[in-house]
Amino acid sequence: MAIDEKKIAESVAWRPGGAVKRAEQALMAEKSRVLRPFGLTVPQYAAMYALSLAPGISGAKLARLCSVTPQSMATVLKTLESRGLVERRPSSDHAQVLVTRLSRAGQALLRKADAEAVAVERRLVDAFTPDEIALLRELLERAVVVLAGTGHDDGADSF
Amino acid sequence: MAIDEKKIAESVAWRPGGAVKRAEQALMAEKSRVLRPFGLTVPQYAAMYALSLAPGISGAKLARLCSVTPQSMATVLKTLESRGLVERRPSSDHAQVLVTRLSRAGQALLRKADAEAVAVERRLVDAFTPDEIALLRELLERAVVVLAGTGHDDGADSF
DNA sequence: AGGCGTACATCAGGGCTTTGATAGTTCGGG
DNA sequence: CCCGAACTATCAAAGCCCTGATGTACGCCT
Repeated sequence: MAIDEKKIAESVAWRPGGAVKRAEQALMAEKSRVLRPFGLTVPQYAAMYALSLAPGISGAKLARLCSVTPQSMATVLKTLESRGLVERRPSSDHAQVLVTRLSRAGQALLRKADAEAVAVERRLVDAFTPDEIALLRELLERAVVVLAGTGHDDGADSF
Repeated sequence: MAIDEKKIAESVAWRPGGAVKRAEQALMAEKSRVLRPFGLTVPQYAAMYALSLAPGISGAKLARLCSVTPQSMATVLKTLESRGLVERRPSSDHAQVLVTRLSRAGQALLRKADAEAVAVERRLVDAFTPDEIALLRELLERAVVVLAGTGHDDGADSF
């Protein structure tokens, strides 16, 4: 067997998209690993982290900060709320929005989990020179612009 | 309102992980968009593409090629099979493995879908110089090594 | 004041992904 | 010869994520 497995693997992997995918996967895997002891998933951690920076934000805004849809954020928040890590209550001035904040337990858990999560990013950053990190970020941002700017014509960049 | 929204957004986005995540997301979103008319999701397309390069491969190997778990690949293949795009039959020499190949309809659909998918990657590649692409790939691969090489000690690299 | 556009939350449905566990197959060493 | 290691497929349970569609609340503009 093994038709040409090596060759095939290369054919599949050569696309830039594959490299991005694998990097994202590796990142998620590693973060999941360090977050698991706290019973948190990566999206849950991300939501709590954003929430620590912007207490009382609406679910929709939180979703935008975390780059997910409001629906995804809703499910994440629902589980977090069921565990008592966040609290949601109707806003006083906007009957429609639910004000969300970390509970005390949530803050305490986040503090510990954040240390681990930051350590992962740090391991990553430390493996490169500052120039390389800046370059990587710049290239990725450019890729986002190219990809997002095609097709539905958001404009915003041209001119 | 808008506590410091700008600032917050930056705080969330500064981490290298965020850049990778957004790039991957933009890529997925754009690929999904061009694949939608064919009724294919990105994982489905990826599986069919790999299958076109390695006809009759086992589900487990296919999963490895696509960088997903065998379970994920199983669900993908199940839907593809239910649509008659792939065919699975027990192997003659390995009673356990299911030999999977594209059906004629699958081949035809892949040919059309692939053109669109390749065009997306091409738009991406064309936005950079060859040097930049190579650099991006190199940096990402290095990130994968750093992240994957920590914690569970696969070894394999350190002499 | 009434209407329209914007924003928020949520329901419904389809898919992907992961961890954990079960079970049959193949092959090689003891 | 039998057993264990490696591989394959699959079930089950939890979550996440997306598209599409509803219903409601706010604010501005006419």
